[in-house]
Amino acid sequence: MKRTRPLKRKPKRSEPKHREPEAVDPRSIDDDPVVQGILTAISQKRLKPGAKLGEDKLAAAFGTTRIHIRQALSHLASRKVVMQIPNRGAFVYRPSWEEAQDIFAARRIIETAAVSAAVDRLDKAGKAELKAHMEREARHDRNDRWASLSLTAEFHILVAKLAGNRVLLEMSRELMLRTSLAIATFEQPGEPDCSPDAHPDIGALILARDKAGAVHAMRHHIEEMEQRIRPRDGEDEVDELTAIFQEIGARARAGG
Amino acid sequence: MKRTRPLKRKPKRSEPKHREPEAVDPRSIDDDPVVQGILTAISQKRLKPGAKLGEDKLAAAFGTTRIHIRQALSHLASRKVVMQIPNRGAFVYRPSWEEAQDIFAARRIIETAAVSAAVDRLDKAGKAELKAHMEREARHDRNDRWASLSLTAEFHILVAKLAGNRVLLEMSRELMLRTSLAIATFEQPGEPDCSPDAHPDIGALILARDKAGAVHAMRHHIEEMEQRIRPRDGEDEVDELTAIFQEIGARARAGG
DNA sequence: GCCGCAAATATTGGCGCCAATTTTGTGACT
DNA sequence: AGTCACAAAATTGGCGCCAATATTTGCGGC
Repeated sequence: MKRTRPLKRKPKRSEPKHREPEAVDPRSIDDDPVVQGILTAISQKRLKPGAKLGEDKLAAAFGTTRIHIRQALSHLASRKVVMQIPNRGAFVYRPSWEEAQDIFAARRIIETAAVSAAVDRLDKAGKAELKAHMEREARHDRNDRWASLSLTAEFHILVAKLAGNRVLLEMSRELMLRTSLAIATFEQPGEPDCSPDAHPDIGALILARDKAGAVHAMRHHIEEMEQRIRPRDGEDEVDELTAIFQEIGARARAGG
Repeated sequence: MKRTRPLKRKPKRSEPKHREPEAVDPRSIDDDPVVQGILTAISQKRLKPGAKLGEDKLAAAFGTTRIHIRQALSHLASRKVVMQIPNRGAFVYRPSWEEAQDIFAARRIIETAAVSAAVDRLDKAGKAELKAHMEREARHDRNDRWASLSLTAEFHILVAKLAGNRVLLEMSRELMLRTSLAIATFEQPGEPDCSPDAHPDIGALILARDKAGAVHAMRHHIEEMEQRIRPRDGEDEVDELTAIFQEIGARARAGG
């Protein structure tokens, strides 16, 4: 790479004409099974915020090598889904209380705009998709917690899809995930992420092309979600085991 | 990690109590000099969409090893600033025409919301920051193209900052960069990214707490930007060098 | 002289190994 | 008994090497 000779009439390579990268396999790292696995595990709340994601463990679990794991974790860290700390490892991202509020505020902005656009450009195919989803959500098994979580997330994604803006769709996906983390971090135990009745209402309003109504319903729905979380004061530093053992101790004292 | 033995009274390690990763150096990969270098090179349009980012070249240029380059490129690929193609390498991302339009639409949504929030929560410090930036932008050297580009980008970032939502700020940063790429891909040569007079107007309206006016001005400003780009039909496949040499040939014919 | 095929070259991808750092466990000392 | 210091183990970080793939160059045939 060093240009020792100042001039050379015939350079070995005449201005390397790198071909433009059109028409090539656009497969992204998002399709990586490790990324997908961690993502669904998080959105289904099988991985809690703060959980350690050891490279060797994951490599063994996914039956692959540490390099793929590193790539996947780096990608997820770029998307703020995991947090990487030098020489310490990767952890499921745990948003701060302020960040959680910012996430909900961003969703309010983006998803109301998405609903509005979805109503504007709703067509035959869109109506069909929406109806199909609403039916699936109506008759799903409410006892299957993991399926429920997946379905409720899919509704919001579907609305973003109907808006017809891929950039907005990516942002919605990212915000959905970060919402999962925010809720998992600050939720009161036992409550669902979405109130179960809100989605049919919003869907019906979209199908009726009631733009103002649908936007209002979506905003209300998100505000309702936001009101379900509460800041945990001070307790942040206490690690999970302490809380567990405190509870066990209290139960033991009460029971005997 | 295989649990061959069903029960073990004293496991070698008693439930590894990994400490929660609080209070640790939150330095991100965004601070990496390679990432920053490529980012500023792109936002200053010294790197054009489609440009090849060879790992060895970059490693030599930045005086580091290939591993750091790979990490930086992976991160930038996660943020859709570069495009990585297996076994081909990394290229500066070139958005499609549809994606470019989606980016502007997303900016319309997010930045109007940001302006609105900025007006709402404008305080003494915010006013000072805004005034300071407007002065800098007013008396900057208009012939220094690179400084101009940096300053105009900073205005939009500042507005997002004043909105007080970090998530929205990140999104704005990302959209700014992708706008640079969209404009660089589809611009008519020679035109600036932002119309030079729009920023003082918007800034003044924010300072006057005229929310509706500021929002309208920002929306208009972004729409104006959007109208400066045009789809290029067919020409996409033509090699850059071909275009350059065609121009040189035409100039030679005209000159002699 | 031009096109197609094949060797050569350059570039990226991946694995193993070892260094650096952190975390855990043990023991001595106050 | 508690705390500090030190050593051992585990985990992440990084470098060099080699394989896999793409691109360029060179050659021969048409």
